[in-house]
Amino acid sequence: MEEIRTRLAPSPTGLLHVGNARAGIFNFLFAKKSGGKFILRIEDTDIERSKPEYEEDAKAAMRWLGLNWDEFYRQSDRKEIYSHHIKKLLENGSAYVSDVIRFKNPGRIVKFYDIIRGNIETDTKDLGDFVIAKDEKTPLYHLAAVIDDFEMKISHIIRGEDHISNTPRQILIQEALRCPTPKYAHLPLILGSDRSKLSKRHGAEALSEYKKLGYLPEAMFNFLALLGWHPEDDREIFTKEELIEQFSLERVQKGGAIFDKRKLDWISREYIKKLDGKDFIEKLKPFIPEEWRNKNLSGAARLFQDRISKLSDFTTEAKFIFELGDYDPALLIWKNASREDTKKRLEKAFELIFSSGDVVAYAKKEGMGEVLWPLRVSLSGLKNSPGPIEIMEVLGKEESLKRIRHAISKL
RNA sequence: GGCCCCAUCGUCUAAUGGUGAGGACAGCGCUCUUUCAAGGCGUAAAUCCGGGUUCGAUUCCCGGUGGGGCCGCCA
Repeated sequence: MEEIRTRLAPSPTGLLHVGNARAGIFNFLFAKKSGGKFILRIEDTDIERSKPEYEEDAKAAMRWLGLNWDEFYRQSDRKEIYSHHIKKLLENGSAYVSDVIRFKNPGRIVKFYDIIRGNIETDTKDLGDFVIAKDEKTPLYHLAAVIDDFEMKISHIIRGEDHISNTPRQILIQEALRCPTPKYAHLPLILGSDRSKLSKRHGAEALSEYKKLGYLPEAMFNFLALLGWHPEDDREIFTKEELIEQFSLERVQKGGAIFDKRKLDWISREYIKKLDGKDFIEKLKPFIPEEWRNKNLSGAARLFQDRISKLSDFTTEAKFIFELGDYDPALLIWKNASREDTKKRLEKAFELIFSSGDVVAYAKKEGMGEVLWPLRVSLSGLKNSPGPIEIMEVLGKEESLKRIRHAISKL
């Protein structure tokens, strides 16, 4: 049986975006499911627009996601190969030179079978004699892609729906070159909230932005795999291995899918919650100021592990643990309580904490909100935060008393 | 405009001739509760329209409508 070989072929003219990443994931899953090979090919035939830093970004993004490629190619390294095929096309009359090199279009109806969509038929007549190379050494996209897919023995081309209309052209070239036609599967597009193809104007489209925001790669992988594909059961959380096992092109959706950040956040939270405590702290480190590391990081981490959607949230949400911000004294007052009562209660709480007494028992007697609200605010300086007892455990007695004293002085 | 693709809750989707059209996210409500979050329970919410085919259409066919993609010496 023929080996399954798939590829992701980004052009290094911009940061790798989520559409590329999702296509990469599907190619990867499909290949790995059948023990095949997944190939990364950089399509940099456009030397004007291609930049090495974008190639680096693509590789970094792929590594981050865990999309390990088995083989790597770069089109600019393969000039002789293309040149050989261009000559062949010129010799057998399939192409001709007229300033540039054009493909002699036979203008037939081209049919192909798409694994996701079924039969697709196009009349190539109106495509005309399209340009396939600038000169004998400089192939353009369609030609280079066809030659590479052939040379690299790509068995399945799994790519975005935006390539459907390119396929007939490429099949024509394959025929002229006497190359077999690979199997095709055109994926639905990833859409922005207005249902048009996801792009810069929809906000974050580069994969690196999600890394920067502190989404876990496993969560991103999981989320993207579910965009346009669905397993046989109703599960939503999968490891990479489980996805490899479950994946099939037959279960890929035909319609475009909107990239829903809220669902991403939910999946991300699920992954963060499952993290081992120590691991969570390690992952947090790149997102926090240096000074936080030696303070109450592990306690703060415990407090926020199930309260954040992405690692960068910790930086803003847990900030008060490390430095108490300024706040309005009025915030200390619970509902209809008076300033004086609030002050008295905080003083009492201070004494109890100082002497290791039971604040909760006092709160139960005096009124939970009456005691715990001002206490919590004096510790966090915030309208919303974790509970005061939890915060004190993290802050320690000394710092807690200091903050309560400060609150009292504000009243 | 030409060619092509697509169409189930707001969103991601399940169900490929027979279901009360299922799940998840988001929403809302209740619960918990000092606030927030998390958790538990519950609730609302969809087959684009019109014709066929059939005993029976979300499902098959045709036509509309709507949305999207591609129309470069970019990929």
